[in-house]
Amino acid sequence: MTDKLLLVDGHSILSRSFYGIKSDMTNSEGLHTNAIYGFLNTFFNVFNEEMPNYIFVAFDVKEKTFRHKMYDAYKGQRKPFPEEFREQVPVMKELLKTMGVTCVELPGFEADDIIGTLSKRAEKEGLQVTILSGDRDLLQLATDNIMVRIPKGASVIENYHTAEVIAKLGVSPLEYIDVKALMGDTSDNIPGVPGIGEKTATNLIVQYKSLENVIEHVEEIKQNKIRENLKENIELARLCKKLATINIDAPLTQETKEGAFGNFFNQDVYKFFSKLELKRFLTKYKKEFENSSDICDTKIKEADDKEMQELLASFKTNKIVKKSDLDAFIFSALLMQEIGIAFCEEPYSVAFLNENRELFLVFENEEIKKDDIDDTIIKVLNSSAEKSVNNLKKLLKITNADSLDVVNRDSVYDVGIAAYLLNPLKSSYNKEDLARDYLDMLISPEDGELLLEAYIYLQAKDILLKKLEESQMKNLYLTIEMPLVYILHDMEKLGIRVDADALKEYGDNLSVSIDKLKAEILDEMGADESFNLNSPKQLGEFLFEKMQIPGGKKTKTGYSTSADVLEKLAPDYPFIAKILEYRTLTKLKSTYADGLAVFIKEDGRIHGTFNQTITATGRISSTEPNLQNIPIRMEIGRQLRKIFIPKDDFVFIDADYSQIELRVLAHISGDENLIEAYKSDQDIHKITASKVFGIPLGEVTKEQRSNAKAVNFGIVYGISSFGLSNDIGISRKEAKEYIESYFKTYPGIKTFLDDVVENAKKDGFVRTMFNRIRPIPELKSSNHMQKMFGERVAMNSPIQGTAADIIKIAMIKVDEHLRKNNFKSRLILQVHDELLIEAAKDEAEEVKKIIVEEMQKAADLKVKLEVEASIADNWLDAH
DNA sequence: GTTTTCACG
DNA sequence: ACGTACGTGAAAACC
Repeated sequence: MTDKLLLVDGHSILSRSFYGIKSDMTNSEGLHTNAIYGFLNTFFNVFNEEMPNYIFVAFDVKEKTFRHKMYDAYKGQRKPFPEEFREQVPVMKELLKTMGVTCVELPGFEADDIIGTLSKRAEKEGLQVTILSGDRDLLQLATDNIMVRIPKGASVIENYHTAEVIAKLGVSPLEYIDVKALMGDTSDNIPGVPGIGEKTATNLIVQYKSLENVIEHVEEIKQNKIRENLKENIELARLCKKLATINIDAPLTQETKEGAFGNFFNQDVYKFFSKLELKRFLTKYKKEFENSSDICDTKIKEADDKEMQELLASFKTNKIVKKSDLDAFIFSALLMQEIGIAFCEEPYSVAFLNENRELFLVFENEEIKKDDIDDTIIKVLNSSAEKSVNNLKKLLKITNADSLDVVNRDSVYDVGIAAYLLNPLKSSYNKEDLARDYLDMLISPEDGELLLEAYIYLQAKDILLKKLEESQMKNLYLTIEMPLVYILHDMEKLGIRVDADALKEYGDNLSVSIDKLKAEILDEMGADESFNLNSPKQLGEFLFEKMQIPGGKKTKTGYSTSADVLEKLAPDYPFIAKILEYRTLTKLKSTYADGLAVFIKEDGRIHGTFNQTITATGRISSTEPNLQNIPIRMEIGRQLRKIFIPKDDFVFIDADYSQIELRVLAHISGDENLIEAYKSDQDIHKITASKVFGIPLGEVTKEQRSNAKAVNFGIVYGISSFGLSNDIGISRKEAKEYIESYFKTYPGIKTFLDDVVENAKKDGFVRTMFNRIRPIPELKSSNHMQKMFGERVAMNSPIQGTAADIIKIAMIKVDEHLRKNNFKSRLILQVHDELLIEAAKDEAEEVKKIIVEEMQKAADLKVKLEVEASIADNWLDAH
């Protein structure tokens, strides 16, 4: 078999990937990985097809010598590559080196020249050569032995030998150089002959075979302009040919056989992929890694560190606790200093690892029942040892604990929550993440080796606490987030009662209306049975193509049919108004009527989940189902709230903060005028309108108030004239004037917002009043839009985050007060600025006062925290 | 799995 | 010139 050589044009494949794959792909350190990811995909695809014996990846030495497509023809300057790309180049080279692949660069020569030289040499040596590049320039190198492969789509690659080049370009590979000399190539800074484009150039070369022959026969050219241009630019054309010709004789010392490569799937590469967090990639090639002799066979041994391996080996893993030893173990746990806890639901099992590296594993079996394990876990949690666990709330849930069962709370640490505070932007805080981020340890993302997991949590706890201390968040962690875990658990456990029959009826009524509406709409549109009214794609095409309705706004993939687009059309097309109504009803039906019903448990209640480590700002989120987005704004939707009811002999108390975010803004900005406005105890939006528009308070119209309200909101969101103009339907100029006038009214806010952005740019993060941080990597982005986004985030997060802190504090205070005084009333929901309490009827009035008071006292601000509360027997009436 | 839409604060 | 208001989660369509 003939040996094969693969030559890769490093930069062109990398940059092609960079522009083809979403650029927000980064690892947790913020390193962009999209170009690397794309490169590897292409590389492995081609590698698997070619199975070459030798590989070289060619790079240019300096960016300015690139022959790439980033040449900006208009300005005559090259756009520099963005930082997001450039940072990936050295990493890619390092990775290739780790994979045992040879990278070649040569000062003064481009990657093309290196590829040209190596390919021609190898061809002479009798090898088959494959060139992988994103650039058509390389086509001039194609022969019957040299195939040029250019990736086009996701998995489409165009392949060129001599014949394919002729078929595609009409000329042979070598003739293509002369074509380029005539027509030029802006991306390569080759001017070409004026007035000659691809067509003319190709025709000339087809006829005369070479540039020199064209010059010799120039007088035969019929078209005056082309002939004269050519005659005037003969030397230019010759120079262009030089520029267009890839050097095939560069002084490279490498010999073909030096392109031999090692085993891609070695341990260092595995580590590298883990570091880059190319998860899909890791999984995809996991089998290959596993089959590779270089890799140790057990998961634990994949933990790279030698010391680590010895340590793990030193665990007394034989201590699988038997039923007869269970009490002895629980007793011994009372004497331990530190315990790492890891648990698994299926099969139900738990690992305890102590400071002496003694490991105890408890599994559910014929002898040991679930109750025994539950009991063991709770007893260990109540030991005096410092316990660290990931996702304490889930542990409490699966042990079916009441949070009161845990009395020794100060010694229990949730490492996931600690990691969330240190970086709330991450998508997960599981054992792999913690090991990588805080222990510098790489473990397989696969299954749960409980012992290793317990070790990770045990080790990570002190590191996390130290980091929290360093970033002044230990107090936030210990006095707000950890206590909240138990409260959220109780809320989930208690759940909220739902009138299932009423919900069913609500849904059935919707169905009737939906069917009727749908028939009317399809009839009025003249659409047939196959038309899916739920499909934005079909609807968009129907409205804006078939019906030719003007006003078609595009999204990435097609026409937008969002409510604000349809609302503009509704007055002119009655059926479009009906489509909006149809959307409303189907949303209510599918998401709420049908969606909520499946979550009603046997106790007649919905037990949702509150997530404490999701949001970037410190809010909690709600899932399965989301109880924080139950309709209220529209009448038909808000009726749904009637189905949420208190249990017998209980009522609901709903208490919400009035404009908490704007009050927080008044406090942290310290703006005297806004503080005064709040102190005057009048409608804040009205006052704002009066000041901003310069009219007496009594003369403020509804519209003026509403506009002022929009500006107040806009300020909290990180104001932009575009956003404001969009929101209230005014011109950007007017919006800008509103904002300027607003800043004149409240100069302290302007100063605060400027300062917060400036500091965020300096620090890379912002902070709430209670020291919660939010990193803002977007501020460093070279993408203007991203940077502006970062600035808005810098303005919004301290406000939204402080409000989130405050209601968390309020929850802790309310919960504490209710329990200390043995009230039967309990918190059941939190909706960002609102608390819902299920209160015993005979306690309700008293509890209402307590809640309002505790919520007001939660934070001491320069303005009063107003709380509105009411009592009713369903959620709608209580709100 | 991603995109679009829409419910909430 | 660029093309968005901040923070979420769920359902359905689409690929």
